[in-house]
Amino acid sequence: MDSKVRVRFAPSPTGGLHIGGVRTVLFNYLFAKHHGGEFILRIEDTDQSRFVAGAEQYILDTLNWCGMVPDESPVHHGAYGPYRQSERKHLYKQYADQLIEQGHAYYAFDTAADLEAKRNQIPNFQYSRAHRMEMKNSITLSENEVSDLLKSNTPYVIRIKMPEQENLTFHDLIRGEVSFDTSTVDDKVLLKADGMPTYHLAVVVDDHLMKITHAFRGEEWLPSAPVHILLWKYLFGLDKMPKWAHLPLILKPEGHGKLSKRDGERLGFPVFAMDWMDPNTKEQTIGFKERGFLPEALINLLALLGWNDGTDKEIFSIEELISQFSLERVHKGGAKFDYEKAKWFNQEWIKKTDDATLATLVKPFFDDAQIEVHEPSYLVKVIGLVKDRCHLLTDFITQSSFFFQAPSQIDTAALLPKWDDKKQAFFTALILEYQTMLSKGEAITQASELELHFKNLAATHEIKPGDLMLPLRVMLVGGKFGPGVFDIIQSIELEDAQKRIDHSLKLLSNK
RNA sequence: GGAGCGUUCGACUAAGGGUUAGGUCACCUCCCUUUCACGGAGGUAAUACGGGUUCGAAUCCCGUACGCUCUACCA
Repeated sequence: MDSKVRVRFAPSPTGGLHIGGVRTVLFNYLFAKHHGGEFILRIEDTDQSRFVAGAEQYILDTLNWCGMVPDESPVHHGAYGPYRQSERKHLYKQYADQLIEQGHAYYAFDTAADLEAKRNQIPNFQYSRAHRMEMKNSITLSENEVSDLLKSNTPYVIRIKMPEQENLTFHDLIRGEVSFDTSTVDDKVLLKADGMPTYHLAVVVDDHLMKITHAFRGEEWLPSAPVHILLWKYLFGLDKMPKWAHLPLILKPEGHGKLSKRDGERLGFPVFAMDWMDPNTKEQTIGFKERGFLPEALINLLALLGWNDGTDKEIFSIEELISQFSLERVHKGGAKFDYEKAKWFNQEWIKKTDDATLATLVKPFFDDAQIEVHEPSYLVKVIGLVKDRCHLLTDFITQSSFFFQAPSQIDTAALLPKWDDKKQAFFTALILEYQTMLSKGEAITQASELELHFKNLAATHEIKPGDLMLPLRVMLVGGKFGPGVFDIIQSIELEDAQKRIDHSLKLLSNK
């Protein structure tokens, strides 16, 4: 490697960060760290009309949560700032002017209405070689007319003048040789009437100024790559241009097309990394974080959507990803998002995470659900008991709330068909024995002893223990789920168990 | 319409001239579990289509179909 690898993620702060964006960050980050390079966050806020307050902070928060902290950014500083394009506005015009002087760009004075009319008049109108001579610009106007317009402060944009029939070929790190005929690309606007650059100019100028060595972005940018290649050629030289890689898209689970926020709402899964509330519409969008995903799982599943290490290995830590990642193994085709598989990744990461760490992560969800945890070590113990049956951190609530409070609903309907006086008598005797033990201070505290005691009593009553296990479970947890019943009694302790059985007995005898 | 890119089980993918086309998720069966899971053992299921090249093609070439992206003073 001749120079230090420098990559950038360059989002516009227009809303929540879509997992497609997170994966673009991830591939940038993995590549940079794999090569011992730097990862830069640059905010592309050149469109004031689309600016959304809080979106930049949200992006930073997301990167932070994911553990992909930029080396340089608007808040991490660095030698190549500022890192917001709006603060770099003054830098761009000179390059646009340079292009005009070189004859590679021109002024265009057409109004929005002019363009609108032209588009209505000509199907598939393109501001390009075919039609630029019919428009109001510095190619069709005389020098005097142009300077008069400029002097009178007539609004204008600067457009690139796409060359005629030039074959442009560049090497994409993922796709190999990609070529375009320049005459099929229109004369893109480079500098807008408000003096701000468009993406096309800004990305080239900033990548150059920030010494970016590798530029990765979504596949949707491929068709405008020729514009950027040309700009590099005119402004800084092709030998200075970063290596490009256009990443495959993340697609809808069913049907086709790019995954969108709407798909998540429609199909019931998150698309944004974290919760996002649009400050203008007040619309809330759920995130992977709040849905109960571990950042390690999100990273893992995103990495495997379009990349693999060539083996059957699927569970990777970020460190493993950094050491194994290579662009050569990134796919060309898009990948459909599958929420079931996403949950499987999370489950695997829950199993990998130790109980104490899980406890601190689960605690906020318990707080939200208003489940009081008096003893942190008790939560850790409970987590150990139920973690195998949780796909999401939120599952811990349904899987373990009964360890902290009596169930609010008892599924008596599941018991009633097989309920009889013998069982009623057995459970009545059981709570009586529990009460006796408690009053004597001889309460059993081992799950195995509880089981033995239970079975002995069943034998006395001449009932198969198997016929009693399900009723006992439902009485304790409210339904047909949860870990071993005697582990539960052991955890909630005899007094509480006795109360729950008593309560259920009353419900059953009232039916 | 134009341009570019893509296409292996339902989904994510492995195999890059020679494999009974492998793995994972999902689904189904069985075992374990006196619940639900976890775990274990099996099963269903794919090279878009048509031509070449070759002893041999998922793999190389050509064509077709289909899909996607872009085609804004948005990124």
